[in-house]
Amino acid sequence: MVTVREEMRKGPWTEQEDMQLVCTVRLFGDRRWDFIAQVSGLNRTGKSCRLRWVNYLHPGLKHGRMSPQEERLIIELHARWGNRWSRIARRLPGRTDNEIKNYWRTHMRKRAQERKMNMSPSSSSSSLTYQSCLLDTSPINGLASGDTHNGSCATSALECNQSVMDGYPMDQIWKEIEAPQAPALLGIAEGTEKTCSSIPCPQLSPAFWDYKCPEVFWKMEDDEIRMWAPQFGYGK
DNA sequence: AAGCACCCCAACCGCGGATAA
DNA sequence: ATTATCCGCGGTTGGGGTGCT
Repeated sequence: MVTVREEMRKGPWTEQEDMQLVCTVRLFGDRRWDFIAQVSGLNRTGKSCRLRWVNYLHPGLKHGRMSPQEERLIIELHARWGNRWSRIARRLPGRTDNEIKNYWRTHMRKRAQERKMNMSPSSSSSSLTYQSCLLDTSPINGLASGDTHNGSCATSALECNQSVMDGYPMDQIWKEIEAPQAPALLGIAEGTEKTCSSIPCPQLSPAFWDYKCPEVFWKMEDDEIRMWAPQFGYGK
């Protein structure tokens, strides 16, 4: 009957997969990833879907270089919390743990090494971790108290970064995601065949519409719809 | 212009914690 | 109270892009 488990797809996501995922998440919210994976028709694990959403497709994400503020904040928080990337990410709106982690690895490690080189090689502490390097030298300390005021880009990291996105292949999708209308809901209400109106919704698996779709949908209403509906102007 | 080395980032993996059954 | 399933986190890796020789 149902061929249980074809092999799951791995590797880079295609634009179409992205759109399918976006569509499904718009309909069902960003919880229950296994369900989303199943229903979306993507031959991916829930885990993979979640990761893609969280790290790339989530509408709130910023893409582009870290601003000086963000950089300093990362340094400070990392000094305080260590590799608690998700925790650090919560303090940096629009940035993901993955992004911060990558950023740290590349930029900060390098910088720490540079500092290490610059510091007198025979200096005391033998355990010269990047933390110690970063912490007890100048520019970082300034931020511990008030991070908002440092540097020239103080207005908002958001603004600083958003402009970097041009030419981004997902531009179209971002625009669609950010549009605050409630197309997905309408799509489902009006006739499920339709694509999710404003987003071209490639093909959700037949399973999607098979999957007691409305039923499931209604089941989530109490808590979950409330969680994500506001962004569609729904459920106020 | 070609080859090489390095950098950056997206994505996977494994594990532990939380929640549901 | 126990077991199963799902979710989220941190670590790691592989591929593409870019700069340098």
